[in-house]
Amino acid sequence: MNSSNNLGSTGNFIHSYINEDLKGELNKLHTRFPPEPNGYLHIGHAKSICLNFGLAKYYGGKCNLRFDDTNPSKEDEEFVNSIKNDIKWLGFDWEDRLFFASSYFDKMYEYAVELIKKGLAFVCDMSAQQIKQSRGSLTEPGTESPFRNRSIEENLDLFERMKNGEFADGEKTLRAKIDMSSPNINMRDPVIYRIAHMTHHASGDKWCIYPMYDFAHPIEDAIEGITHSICTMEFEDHRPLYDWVINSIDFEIKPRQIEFAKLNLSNTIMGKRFLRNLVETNQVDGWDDPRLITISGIRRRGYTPESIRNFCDMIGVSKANSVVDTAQLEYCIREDLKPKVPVVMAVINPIKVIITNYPDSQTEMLEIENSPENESLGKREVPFSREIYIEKEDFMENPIKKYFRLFPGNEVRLKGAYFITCTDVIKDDNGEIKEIHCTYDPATKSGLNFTARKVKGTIHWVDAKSALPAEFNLYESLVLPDEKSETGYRLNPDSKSTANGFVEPYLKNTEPMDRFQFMRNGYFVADSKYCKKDHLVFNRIVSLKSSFKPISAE
RNA sequence: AGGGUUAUCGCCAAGCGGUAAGGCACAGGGUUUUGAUCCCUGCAUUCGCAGGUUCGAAUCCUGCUAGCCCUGCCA
Repeated sequence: MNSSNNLGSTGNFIHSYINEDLKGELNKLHTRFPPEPNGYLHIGHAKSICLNFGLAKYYGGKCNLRFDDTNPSKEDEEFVNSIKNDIKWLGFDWEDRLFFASSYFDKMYEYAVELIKKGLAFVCDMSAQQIKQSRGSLTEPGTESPFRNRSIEENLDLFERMKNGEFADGEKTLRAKIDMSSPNINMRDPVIYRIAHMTHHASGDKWCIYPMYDFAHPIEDAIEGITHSICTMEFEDHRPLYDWVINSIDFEIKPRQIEFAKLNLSNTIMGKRFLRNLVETNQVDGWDDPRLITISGIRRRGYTPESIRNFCDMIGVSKANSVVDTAQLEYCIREDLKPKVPVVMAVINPIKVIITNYPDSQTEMLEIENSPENESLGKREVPFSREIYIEKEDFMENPIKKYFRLFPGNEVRLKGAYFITCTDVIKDDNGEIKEIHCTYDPATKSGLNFTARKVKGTIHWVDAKSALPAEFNLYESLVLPDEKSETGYRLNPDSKSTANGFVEPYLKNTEPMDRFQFMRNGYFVADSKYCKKDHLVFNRIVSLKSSFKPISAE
C-alpha cells in the first residue's frame, strides 16, 4: 500500500494555497497545532496534527505546538501533559517550539490598548444578556451599544481598571468596534476581552481579564510568524474577524487562515462532552478505554502511530463534510501489523479435544513459523499432546452447509500438527458438549508433505497441559445508530465482552503492549493496565477479514 | 438582510476546458497448513438538478435544489 505521504503526489487544496502564497519559498511555511488544554486528544485531532506537522515536514518548514489557553475555566495541566504525550506518540516533534497563548497575555493587553487608541475598541457595560439581545438575529441587524462612543481616554481608563480587578466578572467587556449590521454576526462588535477572576493553570492569578479566541488567535499566529493558520470549517465565518485583527494591529506578517473539514468516523462520536460524560459516569475505563477514539484509547487498543498516520494520509483533506468508514481505519492497522507481529495460537472460547489414539504420556514439540508474511520473525516450538483445546466455533455437531471445520466424521488439519478426525461427542448430564474425541493420523504430520488426502479446513489449537490461561477483551462499536434517539445514536450494550481461554506457552513472557496476531482470531495487544505475568489480558485490536458467511443450518 | 460553505461510485477522494486517478468496501476467479494474506478481474458513458457558452464542459456562465456552519463574556 501507499505508505508515503500523499501530501506530495496528489495533494489537496491547501497545497495550492501554500504554493500560490509562498511561491518558490515553500520552506518558509510555518504552521501550528493549537489545542486548548481542556480535554484529551482524539483521532480528529490526529488528522489536524498530521496535516500541520506533515505539511511542515513536506515543505521543509516548521510547525509549532501551541496551547491555546485563553479560558482558565476549562483548562488544566493534566491536559497539556496528555496532549504533549499523544503528539509525541504519534511521531511528531515540535522541537523547541512549544508555546502557550498565556505567555502572550502582556502583548495581547498592549495590542488591545492599541486598538482602543485607534478608536477600534471600546469598553462596554452591557450584561451578557443585553449584548445577546442587541446582537440582532440571523436575519436582522444588531443595534449599537450605548457605550460604543465612549472617549478613548475613558476606554483606556476603564480597560486598565478592568485589568486591575476593579470590576466583577461580567460587569464589563472590551469589544471591537466593527459593524453591528454586518451580515456576519461575528463582526457585530465582538467581545475581545472578558473579566474572569480565576486562577489560570499557567499564569496563576496575574490576570483577571482574558482575551477571547477571536482576538487572541490571530495575534498568537502573528507573533509566532505563522504563515498558514489551518483550522476547521466552523471557523470560516471567523476569518473576516481574524483578518480584521491582523490588519487593525498592522502586523508585518499576515498569516492566512485556511479551513478544512474535520474528521467524522462512522459509528463513533468525537465530541468532548460525549467523551467526558462516558468517563465521568464510569461507563468506560477512563480516557484510555480501548473503545474510545481518544488517542490514548486507540493506543491502549493496540493501534500503532504508523497506522494512524497512514490513515490520515489516506483519507485526504477537503472542505466537504464527510464520514469516513471505520473499515478504513481497521484496514490501516491490519496492514501495518501484518508484517510486524508474530502469528500465534490462542483459543478464546475453548472446548476440549481428546486424541484417543495419541500416546497418553507423550508430548512432542512442533516447529511452527512465526509469520507467513515475514520470515525474519523466525520459528518457535509448540508443544502437542493427547489433550488439546480448540475453538468452540470450530466444531458443529450438525454442520451447516459449506462448513469445513470439525464435525462428526470429518477430518481437519490442526495447524502445524496432524490431521484429526472426529469420532465421538461426549456430553454432560445437561446435554452440553463436554469433550470431543478424535483420532489422528501420524502420517499427516506437518512438514511431511502428506498428499494422499486433502482436508478443507485448518484450525488452530493449544496443548491443554501447557497452555496458559488468558483473558480476552473483544470490542464492538461503542455506539450504534438509532433513529429513535434524538442524538441519532445509542450506546452499544455489547461494546465490550470478555472471554476466558488459553494461549500457547510461547507467550509466557508477554509484556504489556506486546502485539500478536492470534491465528484466525485477529490482532491483539497485551493490555497496558491489566496484563500481568500471572494474569494475561489481551485486547482485540481488530479481527481478521473473513469471507466465511455462516448460512443457517439445514 | 441574512451570511458562509459544500455537492464526483456504498464510503473517502483526485480532477482546475481535451473526453472520469487512487484507496476503502463489495463481487467473481487463482494460490494458500489462517475461510487470512497474496495475485488477477469486475465495480461512475457519468460528475446534485435544469438551461446556456464551446469543436469539446465535472471543470466556464445563469437559475434552481439539498446538506453543513453561524445569534458564548467557549475554542
